[in-house]
Amino acid sequence: MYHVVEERFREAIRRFLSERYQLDVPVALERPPRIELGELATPVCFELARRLRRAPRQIAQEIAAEIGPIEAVARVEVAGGGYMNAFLDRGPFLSLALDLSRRLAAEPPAGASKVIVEHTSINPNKAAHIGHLRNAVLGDAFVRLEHFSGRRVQVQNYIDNTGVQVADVVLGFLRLEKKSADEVRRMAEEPRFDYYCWDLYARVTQFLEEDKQRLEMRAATLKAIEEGHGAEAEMAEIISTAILRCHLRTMDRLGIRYDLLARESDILRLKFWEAAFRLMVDRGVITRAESGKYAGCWIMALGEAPVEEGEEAEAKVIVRSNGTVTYVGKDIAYQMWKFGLLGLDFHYQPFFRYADGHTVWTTAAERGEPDAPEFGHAREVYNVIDSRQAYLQNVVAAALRGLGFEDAAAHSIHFSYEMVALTPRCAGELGYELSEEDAKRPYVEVSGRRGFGVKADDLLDKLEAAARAEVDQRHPEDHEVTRAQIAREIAIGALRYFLLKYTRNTVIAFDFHDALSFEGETGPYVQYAIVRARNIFRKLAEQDAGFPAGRLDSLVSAEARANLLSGADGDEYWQLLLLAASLGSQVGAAAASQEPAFVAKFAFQLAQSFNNFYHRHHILSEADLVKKAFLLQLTALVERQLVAALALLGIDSPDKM
RNA sequence: GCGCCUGUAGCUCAGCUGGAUAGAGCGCUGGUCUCCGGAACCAGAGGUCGGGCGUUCGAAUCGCCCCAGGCGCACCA
Repeated sequence: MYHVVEERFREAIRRFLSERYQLDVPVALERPPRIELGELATPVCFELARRLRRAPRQIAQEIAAEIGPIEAVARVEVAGGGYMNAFLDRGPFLSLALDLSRRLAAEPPAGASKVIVEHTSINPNKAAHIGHLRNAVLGDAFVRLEHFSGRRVQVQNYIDNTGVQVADVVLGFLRLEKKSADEVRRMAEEPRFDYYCWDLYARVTQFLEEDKQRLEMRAATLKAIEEGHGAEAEMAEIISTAILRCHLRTMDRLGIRYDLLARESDILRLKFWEAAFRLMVDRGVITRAESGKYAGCWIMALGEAPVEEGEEAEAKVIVRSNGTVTYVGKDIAYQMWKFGLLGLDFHYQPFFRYADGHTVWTTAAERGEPDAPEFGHAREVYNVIDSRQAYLQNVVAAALRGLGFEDAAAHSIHFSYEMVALTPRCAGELGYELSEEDAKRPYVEVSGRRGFGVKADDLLDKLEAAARAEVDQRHPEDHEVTRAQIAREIAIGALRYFLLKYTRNTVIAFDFHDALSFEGETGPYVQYAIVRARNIFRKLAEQDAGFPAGRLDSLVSAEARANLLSGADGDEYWQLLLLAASLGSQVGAAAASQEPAFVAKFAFQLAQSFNNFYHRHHILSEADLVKKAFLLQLTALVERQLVAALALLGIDSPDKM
């Protein structure tokens, strides 16, 4: 609601400046520091002062006096050295805000452009850890933001089922464990198979480091998997699919779902790479190096040609001298497919059905389901990948540009974020021995390869147990199933909020103490504010069944509303209302900058304001019926906005906790 | 060596395209509660916004130079 008025004010000033002074300057808007200064402010007169060679305050006075009425704006005043502050019509603002808050987010319009968001994409060879959770939670929140903003979104999870990481675990089963494919198949049915592989993967890493000769075993395993033959390929398929199911289960605990699982093996089988390769050769994007350190490789030139003789140009190897394709090469082909630029498509089969009926599809190399949805053909692609891969993402975009797909390159967006590390203290609690040097650092990097990190399911279990203990204490009378459900919602609220409150380019130094906290700036704090608001309405219904809680609007006349908003506590109500009504602009900013943390921040601030309001006004004992209804209106508005904000973060709002 | 990112209160972090006395959580100190649930509320202490120069009417925010950290720069992914 706030952003609507914001635009009106901006437009009115812009038009006035253009008509009166024939000037076209951008009108910056901001929030005044104190409510006595109004709700909207612009420092534009400082800019005008330079152009018109007059004092800013004088210009501001002129504009304020002559600009005339603006809808929803009660008056414009001059303040400070030349600020123009707008004061809104409070009463009408409330009715509009209430109306808007009751409207549900619309389905995307028919012609809405399609957005693909790729996230999670965990190597299917071990359990998911805390770093993977940040990726999935950020990606999922962004998907929700896009959906809320009226975009058609498709969520993809890339499955690297033919890469070295899977190869390492295959090697572990074959060489270290001496298992057959059938034995692995049986083991893969165990629920904690991903945990088993987590440890095995770390053992294999050590095994390979002990003797560099053993790296040849890995190369041979990888080759067999890529070509799809032998016990290696069979095992890779069993392992990667089983672990993928573990990952889907883990993410489902958090309410994170996918539309398509894009498997690397299918990209290979369907020869996506060959098509991309031909195109890149034809258009000169990659060339074969005949000499130098890249002799025999197909390389893509990056940056400028070398200045001095004998200096190698900056380049990225796309095809190795032994003929195998690098990861980036495959990624280029995949990215082209996402935009529908490859001229090839996968087959599709249903892979898994969630409890609510939603189906995740998987790519397939052969037979597909004829009535599968359409995948790919995106207008815009967001790849949620940590910032360490920025270089490779740039290579992919550069390849698209080189191929002449300027538009696709411009809409290939690296949704980048920093890693989750562990505080040295946390690493110690987990029983890892740190070097003296590491112990002094602010954080230490997790490493799946070394089996060093916090597993996602362990963390979720811990959070649920902690939440459960609190719930048991508060609601011993409730049924076991109810308590478990509430504890789950709180645990997820705490975890998702914790991962989303930091802006993307902040390294999260993970610590159990902070992550397990339910107080202060946390998800449960916001959930609790909602519970309080709902309790008021529940209690109201119990105490006074005749109270027309469903028709509050009819109890508070426009005049009463205006009086209450300008009366003794008017500013206080007004600030709460204003904040609640700014959900839309906050979400807009979050979506535009791909920063879900803005929504988290907003939710917390609103919850904080509401808790303060709750503390100061005892609504149910309010004797003045009109005022009571008005306070209930405010409460209902805040509750709806908080629920909406949390929903965008993927957090549920319990009725009690 | 080259590139990208970061440096704001004791700790962890916000601070949008430069704007009015720099904010929050945690921790610390003190207070609130015959209450719609204290997973709460209020108050206080605590900051040369890493340093310097510059641009500007105005700089935590923009530019340059230092200092200190992190991450990239594989015929790994």
